[in-house]
Amino acid sequence: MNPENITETIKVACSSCNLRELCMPVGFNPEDMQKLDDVVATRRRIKQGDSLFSYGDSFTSLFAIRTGFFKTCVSSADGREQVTGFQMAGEIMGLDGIVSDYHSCDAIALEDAEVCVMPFANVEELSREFPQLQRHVHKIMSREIVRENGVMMLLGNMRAEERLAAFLLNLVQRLHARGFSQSELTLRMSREEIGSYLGMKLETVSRAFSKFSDEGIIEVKQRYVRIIEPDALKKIFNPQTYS
Amino acid sequence: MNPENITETIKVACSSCNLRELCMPVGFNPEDMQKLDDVVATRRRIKQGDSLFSYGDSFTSLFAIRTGFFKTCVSSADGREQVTGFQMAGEIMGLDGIVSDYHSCDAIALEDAEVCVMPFANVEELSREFPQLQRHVHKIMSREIVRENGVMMLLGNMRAEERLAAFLLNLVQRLHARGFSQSELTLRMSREEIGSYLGMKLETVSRAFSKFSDEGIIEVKQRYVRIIEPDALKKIFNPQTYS
DNA sequence: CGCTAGGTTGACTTTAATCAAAAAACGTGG
DNA sequence: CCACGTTTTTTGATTAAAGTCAACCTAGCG
Repeated sequence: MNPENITETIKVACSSCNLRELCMPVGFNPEDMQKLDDVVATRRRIKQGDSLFSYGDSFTSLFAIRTGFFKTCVSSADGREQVTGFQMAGEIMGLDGIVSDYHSCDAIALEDAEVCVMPFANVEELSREFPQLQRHVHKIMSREIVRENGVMMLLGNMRAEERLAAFLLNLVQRLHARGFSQSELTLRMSREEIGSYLGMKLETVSRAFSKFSDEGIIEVKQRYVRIIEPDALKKIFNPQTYS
Repeated sequence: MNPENITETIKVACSSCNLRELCMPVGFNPEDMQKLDDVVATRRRIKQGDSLFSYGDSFTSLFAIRTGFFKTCVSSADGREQVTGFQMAGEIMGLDGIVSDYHSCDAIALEDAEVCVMPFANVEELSREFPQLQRHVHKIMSREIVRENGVMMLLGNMRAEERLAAFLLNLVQRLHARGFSQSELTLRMSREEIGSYLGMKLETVSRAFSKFSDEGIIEVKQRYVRIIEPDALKKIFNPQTYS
């Protein structure tokens, strides 16, 4: 681990966090909320390019993103890398580590980030006390399973342009849920990382961007993207519904 | 639901089930084991070709396979189907339904099957009482996430023959863990279903089988497969480690 | 101001998809 | 048990999509 990743011992209160509705269950009464704060032990800052955890690290905690943007990726023995997801504020990382007590992927910050460290023992203990939290944890894991099912559909059945359209729509939708624009975004990842996630080469990603741009569907300038015709993107992603 | 799928009200005891080590936590004392039996409400038989649950069905229960073989698959709006997994005895299905209370995929029996129906409310209630069961449920979900990460690597980074080699090795390994042969297996799914899972067309699957057969790595006769050179398969799947 | 990493574009190659036909296996009913 | 139609699988020929290789451009940074 990078020595600059100092684990702060400052206590953070979920009860006063504006991301609570994204990473914590809602509808708790004030006194229970107090106890729920115990699930988060510390915060931790991660610099751009540094890893939050790596393949083989022992698993102790889940991480909720407060600020910043991450990628998770797995590597094959011969060095091929597959990005398995991009995570933003309010999303939970580290679920991969539960099954074997070791992490099976790397989580790398794509910009300076801060995460809430939630020791999994705390999560489990409080889950037994609060059915609402228990249900929430189950939903988070189930959501990840369903998300990955969608990625399998993308990788197994879609062509390059459909994948990129789906990717952009998904990103902008998640950003919009966090109060950002519905039509503009700044990509935090390179063409190569997008390509890895979508199962295509960086040149193919670039060509698809250019094609969309030529067709007036989006405006692209490096990592800035503006979606001009969201319906056209949706049609590319899902031809049948929009034909 | 098919009316022939009669839900039996016969009580099944996990404590006496020979699949217990596959789908239930180990190390319980006899009196707790008794309570653990309560997690399974009923058994249900599913005929080959029938679905255990379908996209849109409301989620109430997880299912543990006692006998038989399933595929799970998702469909896009324009009718493209992606097989997201193949499940065999001792494996758990239905986790996709937790997040939204509705199933987001179909589970279809590829041979006559019998499953244990575990109402999720029971699972959650007993999980709060038994940390060991709680941990077990978390591990099952985490394992599914990690498995899907591996499939993403397969679909995103591997070529057709690598995918098929990985698929065969995975299948035979799981069968072997259940007491079957390390080298022989009978496929329960068609070439088309294998292709859907691996993101390739049925013709490509067939050609890859033929190629392995020509090279003397496997013997194929329709759905019967014998692995003659497991190391050659492993080398195809993972060139670096074996070069 | 030049260096470097990331991004774009073009020419060509490779891989797998598509289209098509035939063979093999399977199920059903006579 | 056999003949029939159906489904599944195999194989070949051709096409389409994306990968590879290479050159060049652009932006950001020391």
